Amino acid sequence: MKTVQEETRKGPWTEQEDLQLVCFVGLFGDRRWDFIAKVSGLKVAGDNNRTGKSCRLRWVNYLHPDLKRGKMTPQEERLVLELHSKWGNRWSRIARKLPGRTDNEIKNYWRTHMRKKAQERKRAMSASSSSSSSSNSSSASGNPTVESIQSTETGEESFYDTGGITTVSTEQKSEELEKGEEGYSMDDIWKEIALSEDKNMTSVYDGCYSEEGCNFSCPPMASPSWGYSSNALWHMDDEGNKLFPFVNDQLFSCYDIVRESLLTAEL
DNA sequence: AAGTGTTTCAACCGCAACACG
DNA sequence: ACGTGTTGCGGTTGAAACACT
Repeated sequence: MKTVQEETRKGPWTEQEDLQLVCFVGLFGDRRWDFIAKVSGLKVAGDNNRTGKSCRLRWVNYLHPDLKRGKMTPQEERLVLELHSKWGNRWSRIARKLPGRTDNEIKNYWRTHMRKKAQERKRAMSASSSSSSSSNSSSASGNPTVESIQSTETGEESFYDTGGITTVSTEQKSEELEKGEEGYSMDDIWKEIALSEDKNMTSVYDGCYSEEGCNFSCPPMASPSWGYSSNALWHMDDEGNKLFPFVNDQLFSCYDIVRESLLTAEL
């Protein structure tokens, strides 16, 4: 007997599915996702396997040829840090300033590293407070520390959300809070962390990224008019970055896949 | 080597915004 | 103006990979 989860969750994508998706995105572009899902045969009529939504996500987060894989560079880390302090959890907006990085990637990165930094900080603070135990001033001064931020029942939820602006409607409010109403924001914490990490590194953001006058050559996420050229069908590079898993020969099977799918798909 | 805890990241979900008839 | 379908976003989950004991 199938569980609900097995029925609804399709799980990881197979190479074959990826290939199919890439083929059809190449043919029809990265827009009509529901159409692509159906026509490619990834979404079988009446069944709920790979929906258009699911296809889009797979493409955007994994298959897109312009994606950078591998570790974030220090510059990217700093940029994420700065932009998050500015915009809060507006991941897609932040991602647009980091060419080749997805909102999902940045979100995951933030969550992971935020936790790590918070823990490091917590440790550092408990070490220092042991020498001046009675002067635990975080609550007395009204400035919550990472420790206190984290110490809600579920722990991480709070610090994950504390980046500042979480919704558009709260933006102004958050900006007010940043100006000191609430005191010690996550922004402040991050700034301290950043300062302690690398005092000499200049801001990547400064003079390069700005909402209006961005002179950084952020390439628009390539609309896949099948212009992959040398980027097409990427693979593992020397540094171990995961690249597109198909060898060029497999491109030729693309035609067959498309033809077969078009013949069998319920349109 | 085995067991356990932690981290990482792909994938899913729900909702809101948007496009279009 | 309204209904319907699609797309995009942020939050959450689950499983694999990794680290530690």
